[in-house]
Amino acid sequence: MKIFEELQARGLIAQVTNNDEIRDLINNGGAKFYIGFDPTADSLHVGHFMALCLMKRLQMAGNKPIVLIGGGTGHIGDPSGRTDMRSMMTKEIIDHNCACFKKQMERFIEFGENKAIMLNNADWLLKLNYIELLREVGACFSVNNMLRAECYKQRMEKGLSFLEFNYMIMQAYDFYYLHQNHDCNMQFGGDDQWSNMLAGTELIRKKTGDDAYAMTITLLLNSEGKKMGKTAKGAVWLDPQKTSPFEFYQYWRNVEDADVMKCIKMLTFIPLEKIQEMENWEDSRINEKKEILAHELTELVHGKEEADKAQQAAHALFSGSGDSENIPTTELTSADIENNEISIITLLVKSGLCASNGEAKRLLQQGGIMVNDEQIKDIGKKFSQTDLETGLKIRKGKKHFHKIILK
RNA sequence: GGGUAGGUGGCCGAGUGGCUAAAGGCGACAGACUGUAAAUCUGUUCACGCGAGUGUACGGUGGUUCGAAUCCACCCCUGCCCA
Repeated sequence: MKIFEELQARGLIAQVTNNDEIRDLINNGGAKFYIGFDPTADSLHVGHFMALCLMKRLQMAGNKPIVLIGGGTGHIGDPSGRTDMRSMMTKEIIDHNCACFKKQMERFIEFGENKAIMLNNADWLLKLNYIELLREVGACFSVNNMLRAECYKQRMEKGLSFLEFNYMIMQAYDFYYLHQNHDCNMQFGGDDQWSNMLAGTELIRKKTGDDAYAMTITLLLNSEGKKMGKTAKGAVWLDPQKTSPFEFYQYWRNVEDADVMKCIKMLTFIPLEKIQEMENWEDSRINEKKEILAHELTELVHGKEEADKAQQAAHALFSGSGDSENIPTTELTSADIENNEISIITLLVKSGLCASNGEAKRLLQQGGIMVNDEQIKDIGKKFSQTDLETGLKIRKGKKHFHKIILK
């Protein structure tokens, strides 16, 4: 099975401009393609991860990837599919985020001669001259058509600034620039990028008469139609400082039944034959699928060692076997202890399990807190220094565990 | 520039002088049931305090009032219509 067919089988392809041409191009390793990443935060998230995996798959099939960091487009902010305006970032933040992206990406993609290259559109966008640009590319765009673009639909009700309206033109210009200077003939991106990507292929056609292609990746939605990779607290990050490997593992271990197979197909590198086989696993084996999913992804992002640790910790906590050494831990020092004791409420807040004393009290009163497998309902409960030295295992609800040790 | 409708807790949205820490919904958290799933039911959901209570909060700054999310002035922001 060739790469295009594999991507299709995994459900990764959402839309393509020219099905047959793209298939031939990537199956024969003839594509020099780019994916853009705007530095909207100081870490990559699951959406980026999917794009990077796609890059890797295509690279393995002999195609040449260009990673484009949006140091320039980050100054504008992509309004596609959003209901609200992005807050503007300062140049310093953008630069910082770009540096963070770069570091993380090097784990996934091989850069170097005849391998992938990384570019930053700040290098050409920031020095554009307004009038020149208007004459050179502005003339190629029809405002009438732009206003009809799907990606602006929600914004037509809530308002769209001229700044953001120009995002599409900048992205189109990137594609054109890469086509002219780096022989780039294809662009990939999330499905929400479709309008922007089409703008690029059209600009290239108008300016040069050349054909360029675009393909979008299916957005990873759960069975309720919501974007996956998001929690109430925000995105699931790839940076272990922001989302620990254990939390990362748990996120995927807890996906809904209805979504497991989709995630396995779209996110892992497990061969399709094996996936086919897993389709038939039912009942208790559904949990086995979830473990495989969680372990695979944690391994891809954080390495095998971290994935094993996360899995062991999960086993220790949920099935009572295995090593509990690797669960999230807070270290306290003697400075945190007063009169040789510390209250349960302080512990809950210090460990980050609760945001405030009030929340800690509520949880205790509702019976949601266990310490060393014993339910605590007394909000005045205190632990002695000796308790701490032995180590405390706090459990909040069913799924949140935390260890406290004294340093 | 003119007209007009708005800006309320994580989000949506009610509230038009004291009974309002602010209805209702969503989300989130906990409990029950389960498979670390879904669905369902119950409770909770600004901070501090064991509590009575205190503090902070309805775009911003001032003002009126014993008392303001609610009235007044100015300012900022957004939608729509006209130019």
